[in-house]
Amino acid sequence: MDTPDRSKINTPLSQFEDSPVFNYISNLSPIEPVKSVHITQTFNSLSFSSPPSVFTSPHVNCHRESRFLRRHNLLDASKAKGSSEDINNVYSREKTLADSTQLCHESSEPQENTNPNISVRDASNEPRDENPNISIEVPQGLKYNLASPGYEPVICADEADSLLELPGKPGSDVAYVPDDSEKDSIEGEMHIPGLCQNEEKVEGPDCGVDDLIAEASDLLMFSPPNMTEALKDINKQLSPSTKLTNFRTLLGQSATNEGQQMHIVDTVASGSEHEIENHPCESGAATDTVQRQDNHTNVALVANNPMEKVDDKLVYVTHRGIRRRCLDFEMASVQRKNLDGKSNTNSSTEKSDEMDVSKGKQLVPIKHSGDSRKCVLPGIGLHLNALASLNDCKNIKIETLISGRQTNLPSSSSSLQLSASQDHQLSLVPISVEKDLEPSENEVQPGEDCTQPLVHMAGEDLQQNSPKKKRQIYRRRLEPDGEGESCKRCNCKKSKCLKLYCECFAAGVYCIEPCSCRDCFNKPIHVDTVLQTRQQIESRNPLAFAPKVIRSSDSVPEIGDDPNKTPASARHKRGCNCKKSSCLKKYCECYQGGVGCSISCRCEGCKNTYGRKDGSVLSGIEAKPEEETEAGEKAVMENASHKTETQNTEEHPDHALPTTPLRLSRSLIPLPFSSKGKPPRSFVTTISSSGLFVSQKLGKSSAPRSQPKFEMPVQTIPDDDSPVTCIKTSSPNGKRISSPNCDVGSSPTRRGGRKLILQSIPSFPSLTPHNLRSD
DNA sequence: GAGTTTGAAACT
DNA sequence: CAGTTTCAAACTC
Repeated sequence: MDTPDRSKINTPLSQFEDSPVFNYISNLSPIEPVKSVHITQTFNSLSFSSPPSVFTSPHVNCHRESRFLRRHNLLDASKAKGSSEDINNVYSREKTLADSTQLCHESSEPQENTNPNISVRDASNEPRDENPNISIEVPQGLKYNLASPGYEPVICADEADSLLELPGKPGSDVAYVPDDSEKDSIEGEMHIPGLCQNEEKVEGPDCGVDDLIAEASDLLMFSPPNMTEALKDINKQLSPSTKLTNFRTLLGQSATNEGQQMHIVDTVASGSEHEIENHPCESGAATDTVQRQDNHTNVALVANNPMEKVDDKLVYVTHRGIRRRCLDFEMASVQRKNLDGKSNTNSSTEKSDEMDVSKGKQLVPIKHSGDSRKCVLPGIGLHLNALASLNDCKNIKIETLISGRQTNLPSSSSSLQLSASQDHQLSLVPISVEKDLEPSENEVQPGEDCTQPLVHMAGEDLQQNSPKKKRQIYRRRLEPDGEGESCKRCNCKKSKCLKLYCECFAAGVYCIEPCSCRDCFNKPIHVDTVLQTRQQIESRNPLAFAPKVIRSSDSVPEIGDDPNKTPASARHKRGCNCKKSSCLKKYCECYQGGVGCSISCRCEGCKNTYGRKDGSVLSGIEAKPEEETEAGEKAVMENASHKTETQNTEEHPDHALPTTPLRLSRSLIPLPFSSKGKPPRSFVTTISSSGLFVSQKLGKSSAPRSQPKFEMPVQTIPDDDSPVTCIKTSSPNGKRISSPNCDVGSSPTRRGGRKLILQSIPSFPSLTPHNLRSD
């Protein structure tokens, strides 16, 4: 590519020509321009054409696709502009890097997060620069993640990690088809992209080292001055290889002190995430790196949640699980669509993931490994599906990890539905998918649960045999943590696990070994069947896989509902139809979901402790004092929300439903369904939304109360401008559905978590909407 | 662990 | 859309 004549380039560059950085750039090899191009290509390659995931909710997909498209366009545009703009690109990139770095910093410091920076930058820069876009998207990623329980936000973060890997590995991009969450995550890592790009560019041994260093220095500009200086010194040195070596050394030295940024640099320097990914938990150094990465991601994505920040491990684990889910789903989809081999490419990555996961477990002693596993597997998230479940899973891990440290994890959570999720998010599914993709790797047996491996990894407990025992165990295990439900196994005998009767299927996750189902078709090997069935069901009822419990809060912001609706307010999307249980048992989906009954319920003799249909909200609390621990809390929350809602309802009986997001426009992506508390698992994946979820319930007292795995839109986060924080998708009905991910934050139980999220989210809000519109 | 109850999902 | 059947989870013993 021809390097445009600088003289021809007027503008702002002149201002910067004086800067050392600029000088350095000027001296860079001609390759520079190519870089820009490369970058573009890279993104394209990464392009995230999102294949339909097995358990993807249509809504989600739409969202995803649109986003991707947008991104592609941008990239293309940049390409089109060609070399002539290369210089500008360089400049832009420099700036972008700086910005991203800054962003990172900000992320690390939630309080500081401010959209303004990003916005400003964007404004100044023409769209042509890819980075800007990326930057812009970061917010989305955050939103997305946040929105999805688990689904998944967290997922995104992890995914981001994996994305990092891609650059260095040819073809990997194909394999890794990021789903929404992934994209988000990627976006979240935008600051890194530049580096990654470089990496790719650098493919050649030394070539690009200068650039690398240069960029690194730029990044470091935000770091301690000494670092920057050091880097510059290195530049003055001789051979590229030498530079690189020195650079690494330098980085290594500073690594100790440099948290997030360092991780970025590290990645760049090493030139292969592989290293990092492969040794996540093994060596201290490696682990550190990984964690840093994750942290970074987290920061970027989640920045809101102090807790996460606080606990690196926690974050790491969470992300991992989520990430897996999303990726797997995606992969599965990809596989289906593109039998072409991506598998090869990914194999390494996948392995890495697997390793990470397993290792991740190692990082912290996880009692609930089994749960984790499930969560991980089911993932998704649903999840952003099943986010609740995802969230649950996440929570579990988190809890475990944190145990001791912070009691307060924002247990409030997300469901991913997980889980997120998604809910779908969820983890189980992913793993299964992976297997499919890469039989060689973990595959246990074709037909078998892909999850098995996970099971082993995760835990031992899960290996129970008798269905009932399993179930009991499961319950025991999960419930205490809260929502272990997400990890439940099914026991289907006649439905072949292809109907909503099947919890796994409903949650958007594959059945796993622990399931005691018969003639199960809900396995990776039957992807096609699963997809078809799913589609069929969705065609009948688009919301079939949407979270059953919806938090009105999410929708509120978007629609502009009254702020009155508290995040806590959640309702079953369809309402229950209980006749004999008085809505006091898990037979009642409302109760099971930890939400009060609403007008939409047709129950008889409702005594739902979370809120009665008639509006006598928490009267129920009194009813069951003993359970009240959490229930009470919830109830209280509910009450509050109910009050608001009730008022509304009373005033506008007809709109009582409105409390339910469904009634409102459902913009949120339906995550995994969490209907039964358990579900949210994988759908997150689908949703990929699962974003970061905070676990929904940490500890709950009585089992039944396990609540809320339901998806509550993270969106609840009222404050920010990002009303749409959560991924919103429009349902066919145009109604809004909250994603499990979102839910996570909102769960009454975890108010704390929610708050945190709120604080941080604000930083990126504006961007998201912006992006969406652009789409 | 077997059997019953329950209500959602599916079917007509 | 309503009624019935099927199904599997929740629950009880």
